[in-house]
Amino acid sequence: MSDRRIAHLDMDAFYASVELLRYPELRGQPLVIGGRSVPAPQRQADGSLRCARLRDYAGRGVITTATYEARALGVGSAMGLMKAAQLAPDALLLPVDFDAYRHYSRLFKAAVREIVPQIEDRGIDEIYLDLSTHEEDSASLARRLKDSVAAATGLRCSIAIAPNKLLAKIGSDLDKPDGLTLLGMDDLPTRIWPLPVRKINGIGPKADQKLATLGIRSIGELAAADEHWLCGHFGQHYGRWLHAAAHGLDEHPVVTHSEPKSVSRETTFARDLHARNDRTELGQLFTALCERVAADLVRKGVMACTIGIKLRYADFSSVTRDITLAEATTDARMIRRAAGECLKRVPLEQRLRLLGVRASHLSPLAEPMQPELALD
DNA sequence: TCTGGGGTCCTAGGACCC
DNA sequence: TCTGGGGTCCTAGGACCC
Repeated sequence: MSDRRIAHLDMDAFYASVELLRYPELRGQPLVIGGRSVPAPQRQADGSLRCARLRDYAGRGVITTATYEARALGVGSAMGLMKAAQLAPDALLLPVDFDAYRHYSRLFKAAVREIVPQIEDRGIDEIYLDLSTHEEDSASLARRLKDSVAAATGLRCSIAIAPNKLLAKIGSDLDKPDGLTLLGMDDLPTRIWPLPVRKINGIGPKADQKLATLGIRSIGELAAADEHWLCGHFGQHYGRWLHAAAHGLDEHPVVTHSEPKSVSRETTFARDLHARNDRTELGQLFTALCERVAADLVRKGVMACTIGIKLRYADFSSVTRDITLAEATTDARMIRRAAGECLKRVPLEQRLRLLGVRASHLSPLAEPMQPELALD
């Protein structure tokens, strides 16, 4: 696997940017997307737009996307809306519209496929590409991809091209928004090592915190750490990976096809519920979740052998239970029965904040009329 | 002022089999 | 009459990502 050229393409402030296509007059203002039951903007008789503000919001929910103007006020993705309202009370607040984002996601991916047919999907707003077999030089290829995405969607993205996925991912974040970054191994000391370790995809809040207590904050400091010492603190597997990542090493291929491993639905209640006092309401929600999981399985053409539940308590601690069935199913009542068995094995004294149902150990849904599959 | 919903991957112990 | 090591499956929890 020598001399690869890998691109990472990431849409800029994706959800918010899609909303700005609809409401161009909001451009330039701090704007966040998120929350539950946020009113959609209303067009007034005089043509002006009436839009909710963060200060008007009460209840649970987090920010899914913030524009760069909003980020400048200290709010960002995954932040609770009530906290965000403290920091930026006047920021505009729009509800999430997944259908619209999925539409633009398909558009930008189709535009990219016209140039590079094989893409690895990394969710709704980012992809990896393997450009190794392309003749064109990296700068003009990246330029062409960006122009093509902009022409198809009216949206901007950031692209990096690097020797592997790890560096491409870090790179696409270096010059956001509207970035075009080319990285080689010789850029490591100057462009990568000064960055905080958190910029490495796979180092999250916990590892970041632990590294900090060990005196390691930058990727360069991580690169300078002894591999065996890292393994001592983080285990063989993660220790070795940390060491390699800090040296910009990553051999993961771009994967253009994968089968789903699990299907799940969960919901956080508007208020915490009690298993006994709110039994009816919980039972209905539980059944509805099972029905949605069943429908998702059929839609994806798979059946599940293992059914599980997830509970989050009022104190935010959570538990999971699962059970493996004698045979795979897509049936909502079977799922509900199995999930009900799981529920019996869980403590229910504390109030509940979230309930989820999960199906895993998936296998292709057998086509009923295929004789060769029906044998034996 | 508490922190969404959809996923993947890893770890670790115990059961069970050879 | 007490004892091994490997492999796989099941279950629970947790880190991490978008």
